[in-house]
Amino acid sequence: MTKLIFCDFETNEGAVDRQLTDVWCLGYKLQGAPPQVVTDNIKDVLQSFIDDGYVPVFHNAAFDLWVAESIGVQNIKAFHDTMLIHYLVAPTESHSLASLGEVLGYPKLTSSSFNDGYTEQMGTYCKRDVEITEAAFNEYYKLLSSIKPLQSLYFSVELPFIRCIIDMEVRGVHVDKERWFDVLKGLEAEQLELLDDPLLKSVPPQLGRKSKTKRMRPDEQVSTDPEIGKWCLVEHGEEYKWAMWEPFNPASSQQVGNVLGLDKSDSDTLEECGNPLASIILKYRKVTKMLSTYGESLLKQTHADDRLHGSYNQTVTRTGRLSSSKPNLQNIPSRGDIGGVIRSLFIAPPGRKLVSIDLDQFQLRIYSWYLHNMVDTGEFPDADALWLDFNNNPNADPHQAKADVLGIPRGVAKTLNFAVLFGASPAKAAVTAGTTVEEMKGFFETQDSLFPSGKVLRDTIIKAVRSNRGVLFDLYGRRGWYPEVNESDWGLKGRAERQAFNFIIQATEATIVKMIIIEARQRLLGKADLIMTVHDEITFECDLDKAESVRVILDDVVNNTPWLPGLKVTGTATIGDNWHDVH
DNA sequence: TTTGCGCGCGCG
DNA sequence: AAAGCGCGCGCGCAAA
Repeated sequence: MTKLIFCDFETNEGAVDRQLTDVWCLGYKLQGAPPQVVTDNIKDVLQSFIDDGYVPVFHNAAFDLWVAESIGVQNIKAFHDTMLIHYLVAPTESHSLASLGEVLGYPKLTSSSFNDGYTEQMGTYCKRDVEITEAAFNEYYKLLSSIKPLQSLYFSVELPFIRCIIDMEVRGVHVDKERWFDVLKGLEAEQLELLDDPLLKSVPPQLGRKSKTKRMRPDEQVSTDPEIGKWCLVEHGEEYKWAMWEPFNPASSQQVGNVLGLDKSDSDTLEECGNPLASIILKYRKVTKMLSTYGESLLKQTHADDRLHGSYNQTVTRTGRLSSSKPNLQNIPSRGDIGGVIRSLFIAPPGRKLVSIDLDQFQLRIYSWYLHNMVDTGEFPDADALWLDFNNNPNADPHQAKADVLGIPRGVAKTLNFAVLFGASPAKAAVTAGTTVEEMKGFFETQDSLFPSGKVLRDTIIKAVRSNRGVLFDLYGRRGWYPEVNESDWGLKGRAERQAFNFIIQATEATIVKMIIIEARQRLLGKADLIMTVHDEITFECDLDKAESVRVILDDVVNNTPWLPGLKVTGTATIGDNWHDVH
């Protein structure tokens, strides 16, 4: 029987940004014993338990395990994570310790922030947290163990992956601050230029925020003439409110919609409306997004080591993918000229190189695998077409292949392929691909007649999830929960069906990518540091002289490992000085 | 001034 | 007949 010790650290708040300055206390609890809290010799206390064979149980080990090892605790070979366990058994619920506490009979204590050293109250909190951790482990580990594939997913993928997360968060990614400032300057100039556009400046003033508390001063006057600075009484639902005329703000989606006479003001709508003002606004939006979200904000979040240390969240998505936050390093611009410029600011420091690999068409490969394995290829021979292409043709290009068969441009075929994975309508696909809806309807029909197995697979999955009360499993036992597939409301039902179908593909993708990252990191320990991943892309950083051997190993891990029988996984590892160059 | 939400948009 | 999967963040807006 494994001896368990339930643990929780209280630290300075900055620790979430990987700047551990103070560890206030360690709360711990042995099974059948009351919770304890220690403030002195924390490292030695925990180390003695580890040396004694105790296995620590954390809630969010990516943090607490890192704290433990940062203060010098060694030889933590095995550990558990109740947050991860709860994520696997109840993926759609909240996994915070507080919510688990509520469910398990430990109501919330009144909150306060701990950032000024140890207090009695902190100790009380900490002890309570380890009690909840134990209760959660007792409750959910049993459940996990009763579902064998899920248990195996936990032990062989999710738990080991924590090491990868700690590496990426602690290492972070180096950025070129100097050049970043130059890029910012350029963007600012562009923004000013756009604001100076005569067409934009000719837009009349718009009504600003509405207030019901506004009282008129004697020297003010109500005016319905759009004159900047004048107040106006406007209808607001059932009542009237005061509003002031303000200069047109192209950053306000509401104002843009009003000015252009559109219900929505997203880029598709603006492009379609054909108004020259709309194209100025689109340019303004683009440069503003780059400036605020990816310019100033990212620069501000760069640490003293000139690196961005984002968080990778393992218990957020419904599909088993990671999410990234503070900052989100998974939505850094990459497309177009400006995308290339931004990504080129993510660099290898002097004497180092980036080595990165992208998995080719991974979701389509998994889709083809499901077609091959779940559809009767005797009855529907087309079910093997995509799969055979991927397995026999090293340079398979499924978008071009579909384009050739349907006699359409590659871009349109690409949209069609994504429409299959996501369940898009012809109308939506038409907007994306820039065709008419009628044309796209025709393409859908041709596609369905040439590749009928697609619908067969979809129907098989939907039928299974319906009869299983909305629960489904991907290849590795990850649970998806979409009870709305049995709703009568066609909107809810339709969405749930699309989500459920996409789940088996995206979840399988996510798990295999995690396995690849675990293996690659393991093979490259001491040679290269895992620094980033963006869903189907893995990036390491290493010393200059090791780059070529790192590239060879990374390439080998991806291309020459039988990740899933019948699934051909490919990618090309690339060496470069910045994130733009390695793609 | 702070908080919460919807919109729009960046990525795979 | 109608239907885009999975995320996080900055902004505008309105209420607290």
